[in-house]
Amino acid sequence: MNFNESVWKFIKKIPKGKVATYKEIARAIGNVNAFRAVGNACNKNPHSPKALCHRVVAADGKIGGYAFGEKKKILLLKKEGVAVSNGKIVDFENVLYKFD
DNA sequence: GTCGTGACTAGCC
DNA sequence: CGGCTAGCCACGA
Repeated sequence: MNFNESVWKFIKKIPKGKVATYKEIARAIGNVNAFRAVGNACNKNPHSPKALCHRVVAADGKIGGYAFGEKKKILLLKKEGVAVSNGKIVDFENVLYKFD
């Protein structure tokens, strides 16, 4: 199994209305220091509609970025039930999903 | 096989 | 408190 496949798999495990941080995902995989590779994998993900990359945010609750545009990501999150304000998650810890 | 880049994070000034 | 630098991993050329 490739690293980026694991990333997508964990992302798919994120329930609707919840979000996860790159760091948590990287930690779940086993390489907490690979958070950079996590985002990188999603960016180049060939599973655009399958990989729910928009549910992944930065450790500070910031959007960070999105292949289709941060604004689009925010919109999607809002539709999922995640409140976002000024490019940041409102109840970040409240909607934060942990793989623990 | 080596260099450069990227949707990051934590620490330092 | 805010901005900048260094370090980390994986992938593409």
